[in-house]
Amino acid sequence: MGISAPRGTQDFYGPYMDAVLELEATMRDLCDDFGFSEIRTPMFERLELFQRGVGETTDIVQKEMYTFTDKSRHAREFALKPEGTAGVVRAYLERKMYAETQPTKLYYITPAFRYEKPQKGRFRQFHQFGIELFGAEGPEADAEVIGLGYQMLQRLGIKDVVLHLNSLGDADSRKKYNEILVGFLKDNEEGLCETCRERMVKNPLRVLDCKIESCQAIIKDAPLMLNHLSQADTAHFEGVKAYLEEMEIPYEVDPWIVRGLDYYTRTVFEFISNDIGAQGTVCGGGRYDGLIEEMGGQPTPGVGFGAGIERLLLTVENAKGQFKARQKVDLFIGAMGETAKVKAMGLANKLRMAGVGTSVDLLGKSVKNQMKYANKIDAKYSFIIGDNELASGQITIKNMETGDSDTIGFDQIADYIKKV
RNA sequence: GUGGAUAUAGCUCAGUUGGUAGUAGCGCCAGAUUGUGGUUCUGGAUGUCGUGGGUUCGAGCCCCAUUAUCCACCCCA
Repeated sequence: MGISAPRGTQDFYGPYMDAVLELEATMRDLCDDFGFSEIRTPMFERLELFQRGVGETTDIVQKEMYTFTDKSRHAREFALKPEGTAGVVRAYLERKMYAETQPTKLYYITPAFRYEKPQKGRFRQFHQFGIELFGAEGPEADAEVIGLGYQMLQRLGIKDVVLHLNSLGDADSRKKYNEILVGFLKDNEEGLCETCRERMVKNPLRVLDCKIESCQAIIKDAPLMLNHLSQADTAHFEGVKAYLEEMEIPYEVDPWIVRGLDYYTRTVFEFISNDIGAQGTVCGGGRYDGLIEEMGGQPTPGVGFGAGIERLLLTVENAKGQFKARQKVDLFIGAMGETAKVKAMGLANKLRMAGVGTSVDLLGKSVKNQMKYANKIDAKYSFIIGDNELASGQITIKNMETGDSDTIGFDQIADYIKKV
C-alpha cells in the first residue's frame, strides 16, 4: 500500500462520520439553548500564544506541540493548536469583544494537535468541543458552564460518567498553599519518585497527581488546597456547590484533581468515564481568572471546558451500541433500457429539487440487482421504469419495508412519498 | 519519551515440529426460465503472508532491523 495517514490520525467516513455529525448537531442545539455562539479560530497561531496561554511548564508546551516556521523573512514560529482556549482568548482581545455586552459566551468545535503516542481515546489529531464564558466572576457562571457540560452528556445519552469537582483557590491562596505543600514535600522527599522531585520545584501541585504507589502513600497525608482556601475562595466554592445542587447535578468533591494546564484558578472539574479505557476524562475544565490578563488584556474572569469528541463517542457507543449508517435516500429509481434510463435521470432530478432524496442506477445493473442495490442503500421506496411505464405514464412504487406497492403517475411521486 | 502485544484476502481470523496459503465466517460480484430487494441455494473474484535484511536446499512460520496498529505508563480531551 502506498502512503498511509500520519500516525495518530483518522479518516472520518461511514457510520462513524454520521455519528460525529449527529454529535456536533447536538452540541450546536445545546449551545443555542444556553445562549452560546460559535467561534472558529485558526488552526495555527503564533507559538508564543500557546506558550503564554497554556503555560511554559506544561507537557503540552514542553514536548507535545507541532511547531513550524513559515516562509516569511521574519522567521516566525507557529504551532498547530494543541487546545481551544488560547485562540479564543486571543480572538476575544483582538476583536475587542470585551467592548460588547458582557458576558461573552462562546463555543467551538475544532481539531487539535498534540504529538503524543496514540492509544485508546488518544490521537495526534483529535477533536474538541469546548465553551468559554468571559466576564462573569460569580459561582453562577461556573455552575452554568458545568450545567452545560452535564446536559451535553444527558443529551448524548451518556450515563456512567461522574463529575469530579475541586477548587484550587485564587492566585494568592494558591501561592500560600504552595509554600505549605513544598514544605511538606521537602520533609518527605526521600520517598518521592524522581519526576515528583522535579515537579516539587517546578509545579508542586502536580505532585498530587502522581499515580506511583510509593508517592501515593505520602500524598494521601499531604495538606490539601481545599483546606487552605481563603474565605472568598471558600464562599465561591460553596456557591458553586449550592447552584449544582439546585440544578440537580450530582458531583463528587475530589481534592486530587489538579489539571495539567497552568491557567486554572478556583473551580476545576472533570467528567470521568470508567468504561472507555485509561483515558477516562471525557470533559475537563474550570475557571481561569488570570488568563486574560496574562494574555495582555484587562483583568477579566473566565470559565470554560473542553470535551474530547472521540472520547464522547466511545462512551456513546458503549451506551447505545455500534454506530449505524444514517438513511441517505427516500427513493431508488431503477431503469431498463436506454430511453427509460434517460427518463429516470430526469425524474430523479425533479424529485431531488422537490426535496426527495433519490438515487438511480449508475452501473447498468440488471433489474434484480438494481433492487438489491435499493435495499443495500436502505431506500424507503423504489420503482422501476421501463417501456411499460414510459407508455402508460404510470409507475408501481414499492415500499421497501412492507413490500406493499401502489400505481401512480409520474407527477404524483413527490407527494406520495412526502405524504407518508 | 518508557514498556507489552500484534501485523496472513475488503473485514474477523485458521495455517499444526520451517516444505512455497484456507471447503473458514462475514462482505463483495454474479446466477437460480429472459421486468423487482430483504430468506435460501449455487458459482466467482481478490493475497507482493506489513516492509527490508539474515539463517536454511527450502520461511507465513526461526533471527535482526524497520514501520504501523492496539494497550498501558506519562500526560490529557
